[in-house]
This record gives sequence, structure tokens and C-alpha cells, in this order.
Amino acid sequence: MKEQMMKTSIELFGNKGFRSTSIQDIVEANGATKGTFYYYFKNKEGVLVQIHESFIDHLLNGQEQIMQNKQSTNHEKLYQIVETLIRNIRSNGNSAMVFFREMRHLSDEKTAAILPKRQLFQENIQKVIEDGILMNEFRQDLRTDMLSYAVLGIANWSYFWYEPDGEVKENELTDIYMSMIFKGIEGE
Amino acid sequence: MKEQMMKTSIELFGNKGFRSTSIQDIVEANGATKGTFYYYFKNKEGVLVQIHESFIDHLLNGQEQIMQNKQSTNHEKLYQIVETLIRNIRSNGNSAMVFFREMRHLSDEKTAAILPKRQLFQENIQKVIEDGILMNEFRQDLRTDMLSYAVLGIANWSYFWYEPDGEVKENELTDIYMSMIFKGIEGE
Amino acid sequence: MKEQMMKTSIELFGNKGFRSTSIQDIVEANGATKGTFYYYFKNKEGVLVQIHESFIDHLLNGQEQIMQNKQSTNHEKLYQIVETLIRNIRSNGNSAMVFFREMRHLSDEKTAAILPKRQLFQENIQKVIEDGILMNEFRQDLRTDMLSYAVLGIANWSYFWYEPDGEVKENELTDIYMSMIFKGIEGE
Amino acid sequence: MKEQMMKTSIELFGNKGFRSTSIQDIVEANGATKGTFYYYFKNKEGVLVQIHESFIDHLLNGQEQIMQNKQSTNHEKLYQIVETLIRNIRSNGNSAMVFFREMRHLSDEKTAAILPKRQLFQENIQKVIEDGILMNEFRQDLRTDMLSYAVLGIANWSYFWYEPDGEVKENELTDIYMSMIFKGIEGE
DNA sequence: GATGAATGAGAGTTCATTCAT
DNA sequence: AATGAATGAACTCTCATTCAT
Repeated sequence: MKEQMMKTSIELFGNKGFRSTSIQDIVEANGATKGTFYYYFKNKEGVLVQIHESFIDHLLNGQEQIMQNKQSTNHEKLYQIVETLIRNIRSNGNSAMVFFREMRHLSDEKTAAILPKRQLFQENIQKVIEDGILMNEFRQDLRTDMLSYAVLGIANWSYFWYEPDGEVKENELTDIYMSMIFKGIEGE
Repeated sequence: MKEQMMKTSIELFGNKGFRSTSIQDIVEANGATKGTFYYYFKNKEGVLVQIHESFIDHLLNGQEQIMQNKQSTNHEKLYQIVETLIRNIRSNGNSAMVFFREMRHLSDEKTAAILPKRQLFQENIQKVIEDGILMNEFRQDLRTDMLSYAVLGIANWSYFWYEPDGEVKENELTDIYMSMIFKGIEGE
Repeated sequence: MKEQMMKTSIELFGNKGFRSTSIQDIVEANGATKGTFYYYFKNKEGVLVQIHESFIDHLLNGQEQIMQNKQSTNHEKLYQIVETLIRNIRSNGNSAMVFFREMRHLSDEKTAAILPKRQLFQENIQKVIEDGILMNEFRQDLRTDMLSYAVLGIANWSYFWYEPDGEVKENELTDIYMSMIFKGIEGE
Repeated sequence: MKEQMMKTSIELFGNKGFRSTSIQDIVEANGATKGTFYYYFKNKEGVLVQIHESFIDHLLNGQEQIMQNKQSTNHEKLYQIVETLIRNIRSNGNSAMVFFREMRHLSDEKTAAILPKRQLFQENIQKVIEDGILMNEFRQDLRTDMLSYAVLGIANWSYFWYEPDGEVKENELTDIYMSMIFKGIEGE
């Protein structure tokens, strides 16, 4: 029941936004009553917190596994991280939407718990680029922090337009993006 | 007064979101009363519409001027478009925030008026890339639609983290980004 | 309207208690809507605050006038203060009820504003007794603080049983009480 | 467990009031769950009834013993009744608070069972005064009903301010009060 | 003897909106 | 051009209570 309510909440928050989704909306979508909602969650922010936590934890987890693989180059790691992000759209599209757009509705206290994880995800990307520079996989003159944001921007922006069931498959999209990131759009 | 109310609304919508900003908030920030608000705007959506329209019109206008310059290469045009987007953060950071995040609160009717302009902006970027391919400025094998989204993602994502008053200036940031877009991060 | 709502609130708080009176109760008794209530009062506590303030201010005001009269003895002053308290029952019975029973529902902040006034009222009674001792109107061995509470207790307790429209009139009741307070119930 | 829950309820009802105390509050303070509460009590009113009954029964019992003593004068009896009331503050302060303030939350049916006992307590005081008059212990011109309320008022009001652990002990306070009641505050 | 899941009625509150002035 | 009184619908949240286990 709690599980189910979270799923519905993600859907609704994703489509209508946190503020525009009422608890009535949530429970109606589950054939439950308001009382039940408050039995499982402290308040409306409570669901939001859980959505944030499980999303970023899941994302960080995937990233961690990619990064710990000592066999793969940093080139490969960066590819895989972006791939993971994009793959997330199909299974967790709305989760991501909620994560990136509704964080401001968390109290300062809850934000303090989640923001560091969010930053860690970005810093990990930055680290992969830095390591790639050291290993001569990437150019020496890169501004790694800004570039990590660029990578994030490319991947995350796809949440707003990418249709997982459309013509272009996830791995194709990743290829297209990584080709640009690695080689640029100018010919040699 | 109307002008001033719009400015305040942008600020508030940007910080707290459309739904979480009350008309009371807006008029209080202007030392006015609710009645005054409804004298100038039809309803709450009214301000949002105006914010959207003036923002996208301004953006399209700048883009138009860049594109019509027959002297510049497509390489240069792409650079300038991104530069414009990023420059917009300093002067209109919250406007952009509102534009990209709060569009869902427009009625279908109003969306129908603004969405095409939004798409036009993206299509213009796509067109510059396409023209660049024709002119042999860019590689021949590019998927232009996806790449236009990537460019938008990079630029727009900066709204979430870029501090206009920080160490990196707007043109530096543009350089860093365009260097990646043009040449990629791998060495030659 | 605001005035009227306060009156109704006093009635309802007096009969059913603060917590058991809903805002719906209040507005229904006034043929108004909840919105109107919140136009005039910040919240439910807001009415309670106003009731408390106007009651104690009115009481202190009456007390002040009695005490400033340089013609009257302390014996007379004490009589008049009790008389005032008892007279208050007819006109403001429920106000007093609310004042003495519902103060705990005020926030700490509001309590801090009202409690000193309440104490002042008691201290003034104490002062009259003290002055009476100095002037040899009263016995020398009195514990003035405790006695002031006793006087308050006698008068205030009448709120719980005294029926203003019953057989015994206010001034008779005052006579009965003051006779006991001054002379005691033992014969000489 | 039931005993313990009643104790906690008295504490909570006394501090926060009946309506403002939730069953959740009660069971949490006992490390139990709501289900347990409803195992022991029919409903929320159930606890209140029991508190009222055990309090007034205990009080009446004490009063009865005082009154049946054929050795003591009415003067002594009155003293002892007040003493009992004041002594009750230390051991049962909150019980008394609840008894005098929360009776209105009992249903008509339950009120009908308790109100007579409450009145009996007052009538017994009245009777002691009446007997005292007959025995020439007290003045002949007393209005016994009103005076019994005055005695109750003095004693009960102490619930609102008397600190059992303060400087003045219970028997001192009784002495101070009874001195006023018997002799008045004027010198002879 | 005790629990935890679920409820539903109603509580206090917010807020976009209207309208006479 | 601007206001202030009033509204009513919807919102978040609380809580006494039930019941299967």
C-alpha cells in the first residue's frame, strides 16, 4: 500500500507538480482514504522525501558500481554513467522529473540530507573526467567542473523531451550524445 | 505598477514556484492590494502568460538577429546563440527558470500560443547545425534534432547552478562549452 | 461584523470551550463563511487573544479608577473591586469564563503579553490590603498575597454557579461576601 | 496498565485539557498503542468518567469521615474540610483541575451520575455552617448557601496558583484561609 | 491481552477571485 | 486607478474509533 502510494505520487508529482497534486488526488488514485495516507506518511513532504531518497540512492548506487570497475577506462565509465542516466528515463522518468524540479519543496532539514548526495553524483562525474585527463584519455586543458555540469545538462534535459518508446532507442541516444561529447561536432 | 508587479512575480515564481506563490505575496511585495492586481491582470495565469511571452519573444528576437547575419558562419551562429542563452542568466535568471519550469501551469489555450515559439527556438538551433553540415562546417553524420536538444540542455542546465557573480564569466563559460561541443573532450 | 464575531465566539467558547468550538460554529452563528472569519482574524487563536485583551483591559481599567480615588478607604476599595468583579458576571459572564479557563490555549508569546496584566490585577488587590494594614483598617498579621488569592477565588468561583437573574442580586452577593471577608463568620 | 493510563490521562488532561489531549498522546506516554486503550476503555469519555468518579468519591469519602465525627465542633469540621481540599492539591492537583474544568465534556447521562455528588460536597459544607449556626458557633445572620460557595472558591482557586513545594506549607495555607473565614480581616 | 492497519468525518487554514465603491 | 470586504472551494492534516488478527 505504502509502496503503491509512492508510485502513484511519483506519477502525479511528475505530471502536475508537487504543489498542484493534492493528497486527495493521491489517495483517490489508490482507492484509499486520506487517513490511510497519513498512516503511512508524516505529511505531504514525507512522500517527497522518500521519492528523493530512493531515487538518488538508486542513482548513486549504479554510479558507484560503474566507477569501481578497475577494468574499464574513464572513457568507458563516462559513457556508462550517461547511459545509466538515460536508461533511467524509461523506468523512472517521472522520478527524475520530481527529483530535479521539486526539491525546493523540501524543508531545509531534509534538503541538507539530500543535497550532498546530489552533489556527490556530479563530483563523481567530474572525477571520472579528471582521471581521464591524468590517463591521457582526454585533453589536458579541460575545465572539469563545468564539463561535468554540461554532461549532466545533456542527460537530464532529455527528461523533458525524450520519448523512450519513440524511434530512437536509449543506446542510440547515448551514442549520439557521447559521440558529441568525445569528438565534438566538427569534422577532423 | 504593472511592470513592477511582473518583475516581482518573476522573482517570486522563480524562487518559490508558481503554485507556492500567492497573489497576496505578489501584492505585498509591491505594497499594493489584491484589488490592484486584478485591475492589471485577468487572473493569476495572466501574469504567467505575460512572463512567458515576453521571455520567449525576447529570446527569439535575439536568435533571429543572429541567424539573419549573412556574414557569419554557422559555427559562429551556434556560438552566439549559446552565448545569448547564457548571458540571459545574469539579467533574467528567474525568467528562464519560470519559463522552463512553470509552463505546465498555463491552460491548454495559452500553451498552444507559446509552445510553438519554444519549439521554434529549438528548431532554429537545429537549422544552424543542418546548415553547418551542408556548408561542411560540421561532420556529415550528425543527428541534428538530438544535438539541438543537447545544446539546449547544456545551456539551460546552467540555470540550476551557474552563479553569474562567481569566478567564471559568461563568455568564459561559453568558450568552455563551445569548445566541447565543437571539438569534444578527447584530444586529436 | 468583526465585533459580532467576537461576541459569538465568547458565547461559544464560554459554553463549549475553545477547543470544542469550531470556526464553522462561529461563522454559522453569524451567517457568514469561514473566509470572512479569516479576513478578520489571523487564526483561531486570534479571536481568543482579542477576547482576553479586551476583558482584562476592561477589568484593569475599572480597578484603576477604584484605586485612584483618594477619598475612599482601602476597606471601600476592596469592596468596590469585588463588586466590579461580580457585576462583570451579568454583562460578561462568558468573557470571564473564557478568560480564566482558556488562557492555556494561547501561545507562549501571547501569554507573555496577557499574563502580566492578570498578575497586576491580583497585585492591586494585594496592595489595597497592604495599604489597609498600614492605615490600621485591617489586622496587622495578614498574609496579603494569599489573601488576595482568596478574594479572587471567592469572586471568580461565582462564575461557575452564580445566576445573575436569580433571587440574589449582585450587590447582595457582594455584601454577603464582603461581610465574611471583613468580619468572618464567627460572631464577636 | 489501566491504572497507569488513567494516571497519565490525568496528567495530560490537566496540562493540555481534555479536548487537546489525543488518545495518541495518552498511549505514547505509556509506550502502548491505540488498540490497547480501547481494550481498557470504551472510548475517550470513558477515562474522563473514571477520573471524575474516583476523584469525587475520594473527596466525598474524606468529607464523610470528617462530618461523622461526633467529637468535633462544626468549627473544626469546616477547618478539616478545607484542609482536605488543599492537601488534595499535592497528591491530586491535576485530578482536581480535570474535575472542575472538564466536566462539560461528559455526556448528559454521565453528568447526571456525577453532578449530584458534586452538589452533595457543597451541600455538606453548607450543612456544617448551618449546624454551626444552630450551635452558636457562627453568626446567626449568615447566608449559608452563598458562603459554602465562597469556601469552595477559596479552596479550589488555589489549584490555579498554589505551589505545594513552595515556601508556604499546606497547613499554613489552611490556617491563613480559615483565619480569614472565621475572623475576617478587620481587627476587632 | 494487545496490536496495527485503515477509516471518515471534520478540523483549521489558504487563496484565487468577485464586486461595490 | 485602486481598494477592502466577503466568499467558497479546496487544501493539509488530526483524531476517535473499528476490527481482524
